[in-house]
Amino acid sequence: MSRLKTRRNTRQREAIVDVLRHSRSHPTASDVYGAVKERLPKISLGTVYRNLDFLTDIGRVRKLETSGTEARFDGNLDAHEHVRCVTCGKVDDVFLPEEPFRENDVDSASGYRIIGRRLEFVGVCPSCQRKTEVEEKETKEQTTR
Amino acid sequence: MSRLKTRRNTRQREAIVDVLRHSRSHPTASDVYGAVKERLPKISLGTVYRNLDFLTDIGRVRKLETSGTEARFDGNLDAHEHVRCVTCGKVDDVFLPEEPFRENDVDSASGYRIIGRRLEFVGVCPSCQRKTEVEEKETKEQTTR
DNA sequence: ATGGCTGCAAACAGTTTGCATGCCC
DNA sequence: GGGCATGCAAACTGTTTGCAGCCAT
Repeated sequence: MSRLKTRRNTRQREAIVDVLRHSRSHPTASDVYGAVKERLPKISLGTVYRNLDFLTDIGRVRKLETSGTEARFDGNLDAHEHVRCVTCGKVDDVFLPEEPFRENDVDSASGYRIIGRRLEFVGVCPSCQRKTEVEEKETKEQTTR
Repeated sequence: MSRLKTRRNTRQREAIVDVLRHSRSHPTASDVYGAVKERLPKISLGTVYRNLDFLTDIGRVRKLETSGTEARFDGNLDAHEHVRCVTCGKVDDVFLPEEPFRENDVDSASGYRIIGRRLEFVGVCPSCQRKTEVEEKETKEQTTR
């Protein structure tokens, strides 16, 4: 008979879960690595990746495969969406008033068995908006000068 | 005075646009490379990347990206969504009956200036469903044996 | 004590980039 | 002819993996 793999609670794994749970910033794997390293200086990046994978598999964290290059992780499992700043890459939470659509709205002609969806908004965060304004002002001043 | 860069119509660029326009399969950069290479055997992968970038910038093609996977490109600009097979990576078109939500549904508390959204469904394509069924059947037979 | 997990480092895949040359406008 | 675009190859980034030793159960 096949037996489930027994999973262990290593200090590394616990530390990673802890970092994720107390973070609001949707850290990347290397952000997590940096944070955990303060507690466990010998931890390796490989271990971080392996655990983030594992935790995603068992549904303990959400992996946000955003449009950027690096994947980001979220310890908050409550239903919510994300906005990503095109300029600086920052990711924030977004709460929609209601579920925008159901998965079975997806035209069944495709024949796919739908198991989920990825939704992400793209925009410019407040701080990058300010920077752009300043730059535009400067450019204008130069042309009029 | 700043002048717009004059853009050129090189044979490479035209060939790439052409491949994208006649493809229904949402090719990856290296798919495009392979296809264009039949016409222009000396084209380099770097050129393909540079042009796909450029074409995305000017809005001539859509780039479908998910972190961790290869980006795919779509020459069809009509409003539609995509399903991606978790098993084989294939991407197909999905046509929703109506626009699922408006961008200003996004809670304005975030302060972001929203400029777009990315939506992608995730599932198992028909051919991978069949493969899974076969595997499960085999496993079952083994246990009962 | 057993075998899942770790640290380390090397390997990988996809993509980007520097440079000399080519060719479109 | 000027300068954007190309071909080539090397470099980079994020992620994965093989292996020997470690440690939670």
